[in-house]
Amino acid sequence: MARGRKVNSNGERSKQLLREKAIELFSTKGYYQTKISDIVKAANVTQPTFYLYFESKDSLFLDLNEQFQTNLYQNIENVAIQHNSQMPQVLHSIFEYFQENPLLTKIGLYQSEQSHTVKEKLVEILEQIIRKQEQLSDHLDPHIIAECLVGSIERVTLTLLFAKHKTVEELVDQLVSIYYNQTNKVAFLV
Amino acid sequence: MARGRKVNSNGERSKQLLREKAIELFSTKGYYQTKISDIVKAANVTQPTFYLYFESKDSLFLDLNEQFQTNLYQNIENVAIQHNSQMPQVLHSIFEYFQENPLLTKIGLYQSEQSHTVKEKLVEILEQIIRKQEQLSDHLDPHIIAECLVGSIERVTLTLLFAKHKTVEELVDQLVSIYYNQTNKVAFLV
Amino acid sequence: MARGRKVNSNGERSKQLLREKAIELFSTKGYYQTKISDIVKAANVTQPTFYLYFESKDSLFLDLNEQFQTNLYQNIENVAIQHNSQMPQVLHSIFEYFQENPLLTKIGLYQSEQSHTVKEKLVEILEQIIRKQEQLSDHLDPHIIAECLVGSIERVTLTLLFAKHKTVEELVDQLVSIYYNQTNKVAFLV
Amino acid sequence: MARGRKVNSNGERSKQLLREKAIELFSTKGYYQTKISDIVKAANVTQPTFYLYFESKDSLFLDLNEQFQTNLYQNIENVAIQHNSQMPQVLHSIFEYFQENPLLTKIGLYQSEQSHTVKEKLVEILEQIIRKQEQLSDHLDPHIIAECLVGSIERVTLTLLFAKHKTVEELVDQLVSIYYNQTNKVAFLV
DNA sequence: AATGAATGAGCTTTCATTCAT
DNA sequence: GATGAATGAAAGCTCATTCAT
Repeated sequence: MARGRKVNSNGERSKQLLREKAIELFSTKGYYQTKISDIVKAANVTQPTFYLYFESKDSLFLDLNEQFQTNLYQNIENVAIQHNSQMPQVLHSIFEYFQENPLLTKIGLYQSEQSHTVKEKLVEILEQIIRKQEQLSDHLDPHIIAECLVGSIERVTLTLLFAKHKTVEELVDQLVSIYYNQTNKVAFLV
Repeated sequence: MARGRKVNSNGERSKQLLREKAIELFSTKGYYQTKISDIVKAANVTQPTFYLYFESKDSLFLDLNEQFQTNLYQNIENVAIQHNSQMPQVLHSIFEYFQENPLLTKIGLYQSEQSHTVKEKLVEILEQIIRKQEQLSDHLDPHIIAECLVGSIERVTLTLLFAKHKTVEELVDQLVSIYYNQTNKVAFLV
Repeated sequence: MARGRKVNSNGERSKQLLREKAIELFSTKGYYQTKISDIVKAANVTQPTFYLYFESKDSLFLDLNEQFQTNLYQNIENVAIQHNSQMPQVLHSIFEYFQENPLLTKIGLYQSEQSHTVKEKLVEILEQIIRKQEQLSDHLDPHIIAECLVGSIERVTLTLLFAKHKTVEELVDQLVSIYYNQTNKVAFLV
Repeated sequence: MARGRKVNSNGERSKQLLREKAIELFSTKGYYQTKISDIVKAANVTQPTFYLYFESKDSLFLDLNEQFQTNLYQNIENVAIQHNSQMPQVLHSIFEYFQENPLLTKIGLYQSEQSHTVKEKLVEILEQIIRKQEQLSDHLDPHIIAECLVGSIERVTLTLLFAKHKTVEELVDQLVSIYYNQTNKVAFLV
C-alpha cells in the first residue's frame, strides 16, 4: 500500500474508530492483552496512525476511564437533583448508564486500577442517601450497607444486566427489596 | 562463575519459597506486572530454578487459583455438613477462609480470569441455601439474592475485612441482617 | 479541515523561514536531535510544506553547509587579494565571518561531517601564507603550525568569540602574538 | 539457532566484546548512527544479550566517556606529580594517552557532549601550568593561550597523530616550539 | 539442585516522508 | 502555495523461556 493520505480519509473518523476498537478490545481482552497492533488492525490503519491521535496506549486507557467516571457522576448527579436523591431513582440511573455503556463500564468498573476510585465514590454517594432515610435499624451500619450495595450492583451488572437476563427495572426492584424494607419497595414501584 | 547446587539448598524449600513469593507478588501487583525475574529475585534464586519447579508462569498462576478454589470449597463443604447448611455458618466459613488466606484470595477472587468460576460456584452454593429457607417473600428471586450476596461478600472482604476495619463476625452479622430478617439475625449470634 | 493556501502566504517567505528555523535548531540541538517536526513547528507550517522547498532533511543540512563554506572561502579570498595574504588580515576575516554567522558556523564547523573539509581547506590556506613568511625557524614545520593554528581558531571561536568574552581584534592579536611576533614570543618564553 | 547458553560461552568475554565493538562503532559512525543492532551483530550475539550487560545504549555511551575522562585525568596527574607539572611532560602524557586509546579518544574528545567538559578541564590544567611560568609577557593572556593550546592538541591529535603522520614526540616538540621558546624545547628532548 | 549465559518473539514508540485535497 | 491524513521502516527495549555446565 502506498504511503500518505488515503482516499476519502478523515481524521475525526479515524480517531473515533480507533477509540471504539480500543474500547472493544480493552473491555474484552483487558489492558495487557490488548496490543496496539490489535487496535490498529481492527481499525484498519497502521501503528503510527494510532500515535497521531493518542499519546500512548496508557494515556488512551486513562482517558477512557476518565470518560467513564465523568459521565457516570454526571448522570447520577442529574438524577439526584431531579429526584431528591431517592435511592431507587439513583440506582436506576446507575444501571441505566451501565447498560448504555457496557464496554466502557467493563473497562472502568472491572479492569482498570481506577475502578477502586469509582467504587469508593459510589459507596460514598449511596451511603449518604442511606443515612438520609429515617427508620434505620440502629443495628445496621450505613457504611457497610453501602459497601454491600455497591458490591451487589457490581456483580449483578456483570452477570444479570450485561447477560441480558434481567432488565434495569427488575434489578432496581430486587435491590430495593433486599436493602430496604417492604414499604419502600411498594412505594417505589409506581 | 560458580555453578551448581548451593550449600544448604533444598529443593522443596526453594519451591515453597518461590510459591510464596509468587503469591505475594501476584496478589500485590497482578499477573502481568509480576515478572518471573521479580519472583526469583524475591526468592533469591535464579530464573532456571523457577522452571525446575514450575512449568511456566501461567501454569503456576493456574495452580495457585486451583489451590484457592479447592481449599475454599472444602472449607465450605465441611461447614455445610456440620451445620446443616445454615447461612450464617457458611458465610462465616467463607470469610474466615478469606481472612486466613488474604493473598491467595486476592489472586483467586480479584485477579484471575478463573475468579468468575469461583463466584459462580459461590452463587450456586448460596442460592441453594437460600432456597431451603421457608418464608421467602415470593417477590424475591433467590438467584438474584445469591448474586447480590456474592457481590457483597466480594466487596466487603476487600474493603472491610482485609483492611481490618471489621471482623468476620461483624460482617456475617451485618450481611445476615441485610439479607435475612431480624429474627434470624439474633438467632445466629449465639 | 481547511486546506490550501493560507492568506498572506508567500512561498519565498516560507522557505526562508524554514531555513532560518532549521539553522537555529540544527546549530543548537544538532542534526539528529532536530526533527523535521521541530523545524516546521518553529516555522508555523506543516510538514509537507517543508518538502515543498527542500528535498529532504539531509539535503537541507548539506545545503547549509555548502552555504557556510562558499561564503567563508569567498570572504577569505577577498581579503587575501586586498591585503596580499597577510596573516592578521586573513585571521580577522575568518573570525569576522564566524562572528557574523554564529549559527551557521556552529553547524558548518562543529556539527557536520563536512566540517573536516572546511578545516582541511583552512589549513591549506593558512599553510600557504605561513610558507610565504621569511625567517621561519627551520625547526618548525609549516604544516603543523597551520594545523595548530586552525585548532586554536576553532577553539577560541567557540569559547571566547561566541561567548563574547573576546573581540575579533583581541583574538587576532593574541593568535598573532603566539604564532608570529618573535619579540613577544621570546619575552614570554624565557 | 537454539535458545539458551552457547557452548563455551563466557559472560565477561561477551561483555568485553560488546564493549569493544561498541567503541569501534561509536568512534567511527557516531552515537546516533550506531544502532544496538549494529553492535550486537558485530559481537555476534543477540539484542537481549546487550541488555544483559548494559543498561541502555545511552548509559553505555556515558560509561565510555567516563572511562575516557577518568583515565585521562589520572594519567595527567601522575605525570604532573612526577615531573613537577612541566608542560612538555604533561603534553607528552596527554598525547600518549590519546595514542594508546584512539577509539575512546575519538568518542570522548570529538563525539560526545561531554567532550566540552574534558576540554574545559584540560584548559584549566594547562592554564595553571602556564601561569607558573615566570616572565609571561604581559601582553599575552594565559587563559587564551591555554585555550589555543587545547585547540591545537585537539586538532593535531586527529590529523597528525591518529593519521600516524607524526609521533607523540614530534608533536610535543612542535607545540612547545610554538607556545614556548626554543631553549626549553631542546632541554625537553633529552 | 542450581546457575551463568543466552535467545525468540514481540512490544511500544518514533521519524522522515508522501498522497489526496 | 499549503494542508490533513497516513504510512514504511525501523529503533530501543523487555520478557518468558532454555541450553550447557
